Amino acid sequence: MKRLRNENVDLDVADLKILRLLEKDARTSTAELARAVGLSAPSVAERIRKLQENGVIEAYTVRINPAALGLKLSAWLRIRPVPGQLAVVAGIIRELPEIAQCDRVTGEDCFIALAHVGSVAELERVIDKIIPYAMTNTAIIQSSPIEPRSPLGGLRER
Amino acid sequence: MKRLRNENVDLDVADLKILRLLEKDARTSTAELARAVGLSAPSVAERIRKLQENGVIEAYTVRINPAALGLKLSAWLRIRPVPGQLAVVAGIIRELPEIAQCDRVTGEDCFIALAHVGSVAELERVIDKIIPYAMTNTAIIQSSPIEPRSPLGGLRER
DNA sequence: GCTGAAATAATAAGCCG
DNA sequence: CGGCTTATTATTTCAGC
Repeated sequence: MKRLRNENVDLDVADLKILRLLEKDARTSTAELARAVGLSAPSVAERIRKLQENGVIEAYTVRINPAALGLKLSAWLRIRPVPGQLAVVAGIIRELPEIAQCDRVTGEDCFIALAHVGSVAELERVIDKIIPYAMTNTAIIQSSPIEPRSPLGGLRER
Repeated sequence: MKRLRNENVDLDVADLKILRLLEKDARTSTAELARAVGLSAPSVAERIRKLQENGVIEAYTVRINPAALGLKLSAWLRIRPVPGQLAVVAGIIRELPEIAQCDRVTGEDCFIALAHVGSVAELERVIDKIIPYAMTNTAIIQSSPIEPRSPLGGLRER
C-alpha cells in the first residue's frame, strides 16, 4: 500500500483520505469516514486518535467569517522592528487581539501579520501600537483567489 | 443584554461564547456548550444552526500540522504580476496545490500567498511556475510568535 | 482491525412565556 | 420568536475476539 514516511509519521492512503474528509468537514461521523475508506467505525476512530497523538491533527476548529461580524477590513502587515526591539514587537503582537495570525520570516521584514478590524480607525490604532518599535507596511486585503485550503496539497508520495 | 449589531447579524453574549468555545474545540458537545452559556442543549443547537445559516460559521475543519507530514518548509510569497498578467497569475496560484492561502492585496504586491513544501527544491518548482508572469519575493517562515487565533479578537461592542 | 453492546450526544416534537 | 423538556435516533466508546 502507498505510504508517506517521515521520521514522525507513517500514513497510508486511508489516513490521508480521513484527513482530507475531516478538513472538508470536521463533523463527518466516523461511520461515514469508515464507509469512505472501507474500514469499520472503531478503526477509523483509533486512527484519528493516533493522528491527534502524533501531532498531525493539531485542533478541531470552526472557520469564522470576520466580515459577517462587522470586521470588514482585513490587512497584512509586514513588520520590521528597529534593531534591538524584536522581542518587544513580538510581545506587542501577542497583546493585540486584532492580529489573528503572525509568522516570523526571513528577509527584511521580520514579521508578517494578519489583522481583522472594523474600520480604518481601528487599523490605525493597531499600527500605532507597533510603529514606535518597527517599520511597518500595510496591505489591505481586497479579495482571495483561493479559499484557505489544505496544507496536504504539498504532499508528494516518496 | 450586551449585543453586537451589524447589518447581517445580531449576536448576544451567549452566541459569542459559543463561537469562542467552538473555535477552541469544534467538537465540544452542545450539552457542554449549553452548560457554559446557561441554556439548554437544543437552544444551543438552534443558535449554532443560525450562525451557520447567516454565514458567521463558514466551516468546521481540522488544523493540520504540515511539518508532522514532512512539509517542513513554509514560506510567504509576495507576488507582483507583470502588467496584463494578473488573471493568469491568479489561475496559476489556484492550480498550485502547495499554496494553502492567498489574498489579493493593495500595494505594490498584488498577491500574498502561503506555500507548504517538503524541500527547497519543491519551493523552487513553485516559484518557477509563477516567475514567468510575475516578480516574486519569498520569505521563509522561521517560527510563529502566535498560534493562528480568533478573528473575534477584533470585535468591539458598540 | 472487527463485531456487538452500552453510554453519550444530536435531533425532533410538543409545549410555554 | 426563543427557549425548555421529553422522546427518539444516531454516534461514539468499550469489551471481547
